[in-house]
Amino acid sequence: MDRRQHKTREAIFGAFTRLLSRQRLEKITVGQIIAEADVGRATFYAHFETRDALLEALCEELFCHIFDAAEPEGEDHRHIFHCDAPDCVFLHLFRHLKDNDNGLLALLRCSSNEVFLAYFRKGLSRLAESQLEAFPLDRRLPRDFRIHHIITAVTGTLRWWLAGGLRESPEEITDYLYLSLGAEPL
Amino acid sequence: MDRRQHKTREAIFGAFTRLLSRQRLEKITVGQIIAEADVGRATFYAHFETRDALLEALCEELFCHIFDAAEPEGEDHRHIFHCDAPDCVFLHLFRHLKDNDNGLLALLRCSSNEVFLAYFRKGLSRLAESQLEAFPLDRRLPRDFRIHHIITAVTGTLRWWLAGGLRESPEEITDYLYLSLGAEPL
DNA sequence: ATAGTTACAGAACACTTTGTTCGGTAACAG
DNA sequence: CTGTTACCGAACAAAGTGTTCTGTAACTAT
Repeated sequence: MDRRQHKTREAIFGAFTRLLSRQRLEKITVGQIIAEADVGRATFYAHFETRDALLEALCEELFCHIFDAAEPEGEDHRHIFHCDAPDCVFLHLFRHLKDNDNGLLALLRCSSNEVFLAYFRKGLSRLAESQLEAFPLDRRLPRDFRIHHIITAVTGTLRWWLAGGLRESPEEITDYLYLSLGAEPL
Repeated sequence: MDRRQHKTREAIFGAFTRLLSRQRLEKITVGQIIAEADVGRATFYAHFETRDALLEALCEELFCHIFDAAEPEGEDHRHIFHCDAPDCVFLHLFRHLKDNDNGLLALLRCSSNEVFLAYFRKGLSRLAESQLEAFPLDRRLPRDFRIHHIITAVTGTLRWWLAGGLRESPEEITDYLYLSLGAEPL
């Protein structure tokens, strides 16, 4: 890819992320983004159709590689979840978050984190399905309810962790998640 | 209160609710609202500072009386949760929702339901606290984590119910909620 | 009933944001 | 070295925001 294109794209992502950590998503204008990124107006629209498309691309960029890694056939990012034992996938996820890779945390912490949590849920669904048997959820519950409940518990735990300022370690949070799902901590 | 004021307020709330069931919150303009409500522009701004303030007032109007009813000293709306036994508060909540009182359902079902779920969580916190002992959540979990987890489970269950088109009865959903929290259904 | 108050419609207003277009310039690729 | 591509900057129409004004009709109190 053209170096100019890449630089512009990175500048816009960076500017958007920075703005997102300072104010609500709804209040961020294209004018602010191009000022912060120091690119021309026409340039912005050459890269992204709208501000929402930018948000989508950003989420794609950040979440995709995390969740794709949980797939067995994933190779390029396998190292993130190198341990594919069922009992540590979530721990790795929480470690990833606490390490704040790619400024992910700023996005989850920002006031419009619901947008990101929605993407999160989407990415989590396959992961939750593969981990279904790891938790002793009542078999009287429909299968898709159980999957949904695991996703809910993960995002809920994450929400609580963020609200509390990430005081706990990834290991403790993983324990909390397991306990809340009725399983013994690792 | 002046009858004119009340009528205008109702017209705006009605128009907003109707629009909200048809399109995303972000796309709804003040122009659309006043056209649908058939009131003047200046009139709208005499009642609400911004569109977000209108949303806030609407949430207040709709959720407040539901959750206040769970309080023991609530009188005016006591009938909603007339049974204050700990084991049926959530069932009443789900019944209320399925009955679609005040068009609550249209708001929860609309594409911007995260806004409402946020209000929902806020209102649920006191309710969850009073119900803390009803669920066998592991005592190794911090108290506020357990409260948070109950709220998460309720909104998660609700989200699942809505996504599936409310096929299940309020009783079944309550059972699912209890089972997912490790308790026996009533 | 009358007089004073209040809420309303409707229109005009300055302002901000959006998304597009265009000509000129610099960086890129073969 | 040459054609291509991405960029800047400025200008633009269109749409939305929130305010201000005037005249009118509905309300309240005496």
